[in-house]
Amino acid sequence: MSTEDIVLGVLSLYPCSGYDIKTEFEQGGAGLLSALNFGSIYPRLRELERKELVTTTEVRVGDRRKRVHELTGRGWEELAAWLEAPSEYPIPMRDELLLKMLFWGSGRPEDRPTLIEHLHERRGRTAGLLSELQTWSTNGTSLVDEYGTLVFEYLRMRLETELSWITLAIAHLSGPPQPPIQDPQDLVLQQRERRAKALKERDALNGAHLNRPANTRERRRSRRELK
Amino acid sequence: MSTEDIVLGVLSLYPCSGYDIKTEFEQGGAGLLSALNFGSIYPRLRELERKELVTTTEVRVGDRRKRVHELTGRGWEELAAWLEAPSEYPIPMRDELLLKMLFWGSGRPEDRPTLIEHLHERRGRTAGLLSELQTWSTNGTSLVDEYGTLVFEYLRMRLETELSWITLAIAHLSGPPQPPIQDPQDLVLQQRERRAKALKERDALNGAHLNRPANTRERRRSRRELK
DNA sequence: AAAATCATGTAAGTAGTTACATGATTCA
DNA sequence: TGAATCATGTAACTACTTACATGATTTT
Repeated sequence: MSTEDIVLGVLSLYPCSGYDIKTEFEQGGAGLLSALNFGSIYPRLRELERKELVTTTEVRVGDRRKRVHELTGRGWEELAAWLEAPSEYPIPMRDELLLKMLFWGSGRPEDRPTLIEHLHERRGRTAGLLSELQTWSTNGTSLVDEYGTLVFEYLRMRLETELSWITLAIAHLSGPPQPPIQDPQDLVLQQRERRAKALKERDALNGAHLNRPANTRERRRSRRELK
Repeated sequence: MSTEDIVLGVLSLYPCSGYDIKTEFEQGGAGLLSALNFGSIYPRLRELERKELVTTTEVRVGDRRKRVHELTGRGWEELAAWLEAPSEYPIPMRDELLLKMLFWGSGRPEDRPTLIEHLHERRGRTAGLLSELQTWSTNGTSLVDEYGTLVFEYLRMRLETELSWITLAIAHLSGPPQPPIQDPQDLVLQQRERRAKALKERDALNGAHLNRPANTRERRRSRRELK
């Protein structure tokens, strides 16, 4: 999924400037699927121009200059070729919260409230996106063709499923802790022992009275300073 | 979401080598959420060692040497701090196929069969993952605690939702083309005209008899050669 | 005996992000 | 008049991927 192909895609919707491309990704639904910033857009547009996949026209809208880009014949062909080619499957998901959950039991044993907070936070963001989604498809300005409609439907279903899961997860975590479903090597027990031992050794070295276990805020600050 | 934090997370599950970390991501469910390769793992482990967040022990399992890493007290604290900190929301999704769909109407007007093929391909991959998922949570070897169970449930729900959507999308695309839901500037019409014009000009320049519109396979090859 | 796997690492290349620089125009 | 927005671009930095290099061990 190269930046150039995406730029060609946006230009296929309507001829526009680098700035417009950025706007399209910030305010339109495309931003949910991919992201572009100026540092990528302008050099890519130059390159596309060099390859003669786009042409550039300096125009003035009122008093503002603007470099408007349009696809050439070869640009349209390149776009069509990209669309036809197989796509990357969207794995890994790069979902930080889900990943953290895999380590939650070892990293913050017993701390369910913080995870529940994280899930509330996530629910807020997801619900926000869901309502923005309705806006985009009925704002009266952007183009929504039948393919776009299907994409919106995908996003809607996915966000709603996520909301359901969050509700379920919060409900589960609000109940009593459950034993592992599968733990053939008794890792959970070992984790707690390894952790307790490592923390104890650390305290012993530093002198427990001088350097008590840092509270949350201090620990968070110290993360930055490590770098 | 730094690589280092993820490495700490894996080490919290059980002390292991760089090679083991890679294996964990290739074969376990963690690979769905994030990815790591040797080029990142080994330098990160070195750095973590330098910062005294992990310790390293050279061990021999049978005749093989192995550098096994374990978290220090500060390592456990760093992990806990990461888990506690707010997480990146998983946007943009970097979903190439969905993104292509936004450009499908302009890039490959009328070509519904190819998009349907893409969706079939995607259905296969998603269905495959779904069945692998059942395997992981019941393979009798990996640790699945209650947090892991919730993650698996998320993945299951999400993949199933995706399958439903694909079915719906294929059904839709197998029917007759639908007009845009929203197209205030008549962009769809303009797209076709712009495209036809650009391709015509191109043919005119190259001489239509010498350089006929390339067929699909030739076009795909030419993509590579452009680079 | 060859192929696959285990195991650790480095170096080069690629791509992306962030910060910086500039300047006009419009709005409050 | 000052802040926000429109608009284009460069340079440095960062992170990640890919390829390479090496060698032991295990399996076929």
